[in-house]
Amino acid sequence: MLTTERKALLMDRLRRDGRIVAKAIAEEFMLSEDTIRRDLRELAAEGLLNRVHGGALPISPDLPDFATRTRIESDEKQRLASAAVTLVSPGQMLFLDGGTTNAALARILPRHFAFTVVTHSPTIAAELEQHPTAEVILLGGRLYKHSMVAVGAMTAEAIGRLRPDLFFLGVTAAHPTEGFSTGDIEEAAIKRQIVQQAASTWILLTSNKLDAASPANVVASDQITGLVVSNTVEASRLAGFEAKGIRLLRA
Amino acid sequence: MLTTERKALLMDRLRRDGRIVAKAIAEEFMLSEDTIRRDLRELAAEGLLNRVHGGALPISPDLPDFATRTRIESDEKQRLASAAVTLVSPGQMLFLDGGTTNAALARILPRHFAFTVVTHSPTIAAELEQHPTAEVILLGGRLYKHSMVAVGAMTAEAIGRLRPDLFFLGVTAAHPTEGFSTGDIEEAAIKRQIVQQAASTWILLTSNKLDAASPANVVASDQITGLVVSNTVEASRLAGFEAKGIRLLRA
DNA sequence: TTTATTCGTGCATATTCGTGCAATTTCATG
DNA sequence: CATGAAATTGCACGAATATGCACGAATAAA
Repeated sequence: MLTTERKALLMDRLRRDGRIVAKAIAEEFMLSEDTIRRDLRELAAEGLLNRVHGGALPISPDLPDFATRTRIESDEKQRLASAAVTLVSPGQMLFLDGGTTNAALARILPRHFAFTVVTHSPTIAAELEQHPTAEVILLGGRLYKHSMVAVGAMTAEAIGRLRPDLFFLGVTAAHPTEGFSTGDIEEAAIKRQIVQQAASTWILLTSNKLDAASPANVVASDQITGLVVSNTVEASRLAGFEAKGIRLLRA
Repeated sequence: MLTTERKALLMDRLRRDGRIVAKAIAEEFMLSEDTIRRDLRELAAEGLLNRVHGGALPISPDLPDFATRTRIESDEKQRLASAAVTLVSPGQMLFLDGGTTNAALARILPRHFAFTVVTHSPTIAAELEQHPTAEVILLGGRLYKHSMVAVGAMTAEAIGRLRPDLFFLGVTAAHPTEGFSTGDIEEAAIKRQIVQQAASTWILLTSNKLDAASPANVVASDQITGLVVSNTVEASRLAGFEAKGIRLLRA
């Protein structure tokens, strides 16, 4: 049995049984416990499972979950969100992408005039439960759990019927020449479609995402209307975006 | 049983039952009380629960009066949910209506086999973020804020394409002759449509909803497959439903 | 107060872990 | 093909962890 193959089997087992007991698996595979332990250690180092005494458990139970991620780095996100709300006008249809930065934006959307918010993120929708003046349209689809947004054919179809005035796009990486990218191909496809439908697209970009690239490209730089960026970022790092005609809103 | 796994189970128990009795759990897990005590001590040190003489309680800064009241209220919901999960089989497509009782059900859905959950409630969807084996389909639409479910034409269209095996319907009132009802007409229309599409429909009915009527009728009694009801309710109050051919699952 | 649980600590035992090491296989490079 | 490097695997052994038991202290109940 190949090492990689064995690791894949371990991950299958973990998904199937919800846990792995090192000793039992070693017997079943007719290998020393050391080998299994080593595999588990390495898989844990890759963040694929949760190593515990006696075996391993799935990552989900105590992975820094969405709620935790919301708390960290909230300072910069708050500032970006505060600046971004100035882009919203009465009566507009906004489209809010998923992600913690957009969740911060959802929490501080204006309450003194009416507008429509479209989102494919149930988390964002839940944030807007208490909002007095926002009409919320939730887009359905298969939920991509990692980032908690609806994706797939159902979502795409619903997007095709909408023409949002303003789209707040969420990405995990931004690069002047490589464009904007995210972690999942399917998610990227949905984002790309929304960009095409929307009259304008803005990105709230925390500084750690600058000059990076993620696996799945969303759109090229020239598709984006503007970026909301912290004013602690040196202007030189943004010159590449300005050259592409992207507007900058410093926060 | 792995140590970490056991601790997770204890936390689950605490969430479900609102309390842990060390001796009882030790017997159930067939372990010495020492081990359970040690676990509880460590969980308490992590700030995850409140260690008390004889067991543990959730961390709730609430006033004791209010706390016990909500615990008792949610106690019934937990029991109904625990009974209802037995209705779920591998590979099924469930439809979960909105509401706090169904949210309780979502939290304890089986984690050892796969199934599909359809919901038009972003709150329910958010509850299922951490679920390892559930494929979640979110239905879109305009959000009716009071109960946080998607309603309207978009939702209706999406429902029309689905044939769920099992629908857990939420209502605010149940009456043997008047049928089942809820507060909002538009919401009732959506519920009615799901009942028509689903192969079977069950209602988790807390005792305070019995023999009452709300403004908007959802369906007549004979449209419902079964009710999940607390076993503290006298059988006489349920005779009317049984006469209509409704199955009863006592919890 | 008395009595019965429950708790915490110390200790013994068994299991599991990590590291270093050697034997073997596989890979890369010339 | 040859040869050295890298990876894989099992074993040994000391360290860390988990568990149950005993016993005196603390707590709740009567």
